[in-house]
Amino acid sequence: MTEPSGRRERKKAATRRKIADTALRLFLERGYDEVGIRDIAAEADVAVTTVFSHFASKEALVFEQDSNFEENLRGAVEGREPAEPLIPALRGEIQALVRHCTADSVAPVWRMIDGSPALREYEESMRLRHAESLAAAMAADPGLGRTPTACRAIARFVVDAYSVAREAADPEAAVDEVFRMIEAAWAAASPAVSR
Amino acid sequence: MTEPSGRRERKKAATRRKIADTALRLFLERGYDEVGIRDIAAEADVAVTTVFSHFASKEALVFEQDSNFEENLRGAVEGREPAEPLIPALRGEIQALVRHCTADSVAPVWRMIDGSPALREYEESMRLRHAESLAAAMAADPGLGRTPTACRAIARFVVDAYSVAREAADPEAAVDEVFRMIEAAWAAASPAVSR
DNA sequence: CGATTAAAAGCTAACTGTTAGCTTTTGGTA
DNA sequence: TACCAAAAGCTAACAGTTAGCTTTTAATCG
Repeated sequence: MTEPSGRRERKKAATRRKIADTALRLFLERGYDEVGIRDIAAEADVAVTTVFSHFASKEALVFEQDSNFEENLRGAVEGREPAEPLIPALRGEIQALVRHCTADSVAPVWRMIDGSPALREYEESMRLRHAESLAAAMAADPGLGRTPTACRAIARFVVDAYSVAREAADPEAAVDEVFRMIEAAWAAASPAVSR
Repeated sequence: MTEPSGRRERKKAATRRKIADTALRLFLERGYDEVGIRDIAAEADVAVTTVFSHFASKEALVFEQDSNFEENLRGAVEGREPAEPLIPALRGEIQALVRHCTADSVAPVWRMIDGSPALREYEESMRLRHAESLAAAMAADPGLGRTPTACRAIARFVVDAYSVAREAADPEAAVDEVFRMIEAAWAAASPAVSR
């Protein structure tokens, strides 16, 4: 009931990392579709059920290392200076996330994701959950003065910016371009503008 | 090699409809997750492989009757009067689609969809394909004068409007609200505004 | 220390959507 | 009539995922 001294948690984390690392290595070596869960379990020397006790699905293994999108976006809303405007804060965060996922060091992973319909679909569905979480954070800030519907819309637009930018020739320029549009949409959602 | 007299096509269509009808009935009776493909095949008196030769997946059985979202949106872009502005045309189309799916006659189906994570995920992923198709139609219209990135962003925003409206208390009002934002975003994407 | 507890990992066996490979039926055509 | 190709069927399997139960092991307590 008291504080665990940590060995258990360390071992658990080690198992988790071993599984994720093994999976990613195999995926990159042979291709996502060519590697089965049973292959991963065997190579990581764990049982299949252990894989699923750490990861909810095969796809989740790939996005394990994904810097946490959701928390960063929430943080950009909740942790900003009193007078700091919302949209530029979100733009900065999306810009950082786009830069992070276009870095050379993770390029092979993203090439793999782009090459697999299952992974693309999983990612979009994940981003949608992130958008809902972002919308909730925005709706919880009374200083913004927008309707819940407007918050949900803008939250989706922000996630769209990420997706559109990722497949654009110049991702960072695309983020700026889409955010000029989002800025205008946000202004139009102001109560003062609605009549 | 010449014109088939039609019996074959009629029989094929009949099989398809029988499968879709049986599936929908079972889903509504017992719940989506409680009905397996093997159940549907048995009840429709066809082989499992026949089900999959007509429908790509279990989820696709549910969206069979969905009025074709994709074509309607493309049509709103391609088939409008020379001087008719784009965004209001799209708003009208989305308005019609939202009205259609909130009608009482299809309410149980949408309640089922909303109750199943698998179906919600499938729908969003389907809408995303629709958005890509819409973006292509927009990008193909030289009169619009917007970048491909802006077209992709607006296409996603339009599909977002549909999704946000569907879960709003007053769906039709939500469509109008989100489209005021989209109108502003579209204006901000005009080359004249970019500097 | 030794006994105990609960988390973590393991094993087996299944279930479910989906597909491959091959055979049979059947509508349309020469 | 004979033939072709589309449609449907059958069997068996594969892959992701889960349920149920047992074994191991880190942490706690008498």
